[in-house]
Amino acid sequence: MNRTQITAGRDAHHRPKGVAADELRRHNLGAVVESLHLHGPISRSELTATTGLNRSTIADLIGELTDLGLVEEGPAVAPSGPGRPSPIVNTRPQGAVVLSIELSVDSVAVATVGLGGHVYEQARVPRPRGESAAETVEIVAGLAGGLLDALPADAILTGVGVGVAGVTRRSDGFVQLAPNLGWRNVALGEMLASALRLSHPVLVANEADLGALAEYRRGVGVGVPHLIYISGEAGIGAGIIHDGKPMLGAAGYAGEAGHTLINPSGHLCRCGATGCWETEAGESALARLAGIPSSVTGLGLVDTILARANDGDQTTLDALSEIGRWLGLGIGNLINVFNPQLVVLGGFYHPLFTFLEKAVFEGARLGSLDAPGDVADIAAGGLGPDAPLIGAAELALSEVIADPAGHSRARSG
Amino acid sequence: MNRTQITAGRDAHHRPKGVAADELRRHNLGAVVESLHLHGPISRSELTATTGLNRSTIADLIGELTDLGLVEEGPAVAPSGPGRPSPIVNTRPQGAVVLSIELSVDSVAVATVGLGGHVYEQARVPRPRGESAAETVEIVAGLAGGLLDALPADAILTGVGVGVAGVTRRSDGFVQLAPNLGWRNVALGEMLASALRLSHPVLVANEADLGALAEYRRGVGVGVPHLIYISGEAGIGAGIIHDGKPMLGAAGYAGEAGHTLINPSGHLCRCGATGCWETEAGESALARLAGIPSSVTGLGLVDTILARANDGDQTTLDALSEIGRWLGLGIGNLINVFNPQLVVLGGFYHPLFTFLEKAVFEGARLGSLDAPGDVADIAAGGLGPDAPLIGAAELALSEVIADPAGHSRARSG
DNA sequence: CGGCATATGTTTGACCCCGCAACAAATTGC
DNA sequence: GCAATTTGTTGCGGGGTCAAACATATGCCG
Repeated sequence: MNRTQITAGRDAHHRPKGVAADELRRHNLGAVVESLHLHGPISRSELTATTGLNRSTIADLIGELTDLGLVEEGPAVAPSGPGRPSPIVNTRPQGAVVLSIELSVDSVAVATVGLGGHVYEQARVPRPRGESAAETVEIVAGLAGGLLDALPADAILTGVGVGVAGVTRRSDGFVQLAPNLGWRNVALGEMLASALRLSHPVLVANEADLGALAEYRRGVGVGVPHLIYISGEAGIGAGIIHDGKPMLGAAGYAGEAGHTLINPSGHLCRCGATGCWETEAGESALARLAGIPSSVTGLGLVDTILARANDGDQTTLDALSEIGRWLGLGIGNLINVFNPQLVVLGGFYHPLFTFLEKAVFEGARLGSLDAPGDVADIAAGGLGPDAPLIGAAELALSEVIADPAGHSRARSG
Repeated sequence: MNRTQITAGRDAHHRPKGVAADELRRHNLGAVVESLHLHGPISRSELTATTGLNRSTIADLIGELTDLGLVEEGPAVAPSGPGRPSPIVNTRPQGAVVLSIELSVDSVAVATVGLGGHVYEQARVPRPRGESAAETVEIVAGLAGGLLDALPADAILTGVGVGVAGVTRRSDGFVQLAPNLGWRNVALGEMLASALRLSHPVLVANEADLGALAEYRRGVGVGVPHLIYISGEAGIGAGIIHDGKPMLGAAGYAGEAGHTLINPSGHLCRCGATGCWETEAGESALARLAGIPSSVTGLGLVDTILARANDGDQTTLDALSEIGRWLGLGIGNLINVFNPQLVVLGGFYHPLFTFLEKAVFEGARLGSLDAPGDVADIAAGGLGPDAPLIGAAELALSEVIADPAGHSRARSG
């Protein structure tokens, strides 16, 4: 708690901003790009219907976007009835390509992704726990170089997005604390920018937040504007999409659910408290209950558990049921306070979902009120372990969507 | 949990909307009104600076708003240096007056509030626990009639806002469940509309959500875009302001924090679960720990506790310390997941704040991570018991701010 | 006290963006 | 092959904001 800082952070003199005409254009260009990026190709006439804009306006917008190289028109497709066919509009992936990077506890991954979500190439390599930031950055830069060289000649790189398993400051990509990576106060954005030798700004965000974004835009959460993504790795993190937008909180820490108190008579957490959610439902709880030494972590742990569970080992199944129950109880709490439509399980909960499912649902039912509970579903992620990687790409592509023309101008300048 | 409904609620075909020119004008009119409503009078030249709009545009906007009767210009005030003085612009309260109503567990209140937050008059009467919705509505309608008659002749009523201690559906003002009022499935919006004989739509919202809105706009949270309001009455509810906007969740249930699990080895809750936050930190916990019979509730309980605490009664002080600790632990959880700048205590925590303060801070410190904890402060509400009442007025006035011209057109039509 | 510098309200014209209407084009169905 | 239908295209008009020139009100200074 800080009893003085709040006064400084308070911007009592903030007053609402006005909006000029160019903002209008920017918004409408963005609306067209966003529509194509998220929901795929669509005819011009359908575009007029969904945006509510006039035929002539749509024609003008598409003309500008075509000049910018962001969209292209395919052959006209005949509708079911009579009438002049309307050409299909789609994104032009190479018109805006981003480099996305994921720095997880046990692996690092890199991908090149074009507008519309087209993944050109991706690569993932294991990462030893304890590797320093400088080492990790070097490995990532090497991978990234290969992927960038493999891009088509006409591809235009527009940004870099990074997901990292830690607490980050979005403004400059500074990682304040990544306990599971063993990092603290790392200027990750700067380090990556210089290692990659790219002039583009590097957008750094929390892994769980990006997982949420990815599942919302490309995974099981498409069309579900209120969802929570649970990222289970060494700890537990949550990413929240509220009303279609990432919910970050005052300083970007929103969703740090791993250390919420859920069982005061539970186990000691390495954060110093007792009975945090992740001591009852996290990786360490699973190892403890399954009788597996704590030296076995990450993928090794998951593989062991999966093998034993598939063999029908009762101790393992009981352990899964127990952490599933605690996972569900904590999810119930999140359902009460966030009222989501969907809770998506990622990280190591994803491969284990079939074994956790029943207990998770029971726990969530117990732990949530009827009203919000009736609205909420729980599901395994649709993107598997790549969710944060896809999310990092979406983060970087969001810049293009927010200002298609401005972004292209900046690039050519 | 609902495994099928989610598919129906999913609007996979939602595509972004375009924006036409009239939307621009509406936004800019609203920006001017909002600025004046929230931050008070300001000169025209300062308005050009804060909105970023051109001098001539501001002149035009103010001209239209003056014609609408929503703002008025005062005498020009000389700046510090040379130059032509700029006239001060302010809201014209009687140009848009709303009726606000609060239906709490132990009292009901009514107020008439004009644009800019000017409270013309307000009244509050006790409400016996168990009173039916029809009875409460009748009493409220009587109070409201008196206040409306007392308004100045040129006052123009533009809306009605209602805060109720229960789960409500905003679209039509339907109260699904208000356990502490003893109501279930009450068409409160319709009942009030017909009892008041007003043609205006009646906006119904949750009490805690309105408390949050009020403290953000007029209380201790002015200028703090990330805050949580804790409403302690018979139960515990939370209202969340995120990035300056109310956070409601998928169905308006967000902030139902009273029944989050915090102590599995705690007490049985009337919701059926064990160890909910409100069984450890709510009114019933206070009575139980202080050794006061559960028949003493609401204001009676608070008065008794306050009297004994002021006398230095150790049992009472220990009870306050204990529920303060649990309150703080729960607040710590909310700090972790929402990352607010400020947590505002309302309801019965407000009068008891000085006795709870120390334990609440300790609990919150223990229950939250360093990073989000460092950003967050905890404070007693600045509006006392009237917060939800003020919030209901702000809710209704928000309609005028969102579309100043449209609202006036509708009224004269 | 009067002129000058300064800041701001006012007026006019231009530009940008979108909608509308008329026309042209492309397809279906008879 | 012609009518009906739907949609792209073009030109015009209106709403909204901005920029510039002008008018006005004040402080400052000799």
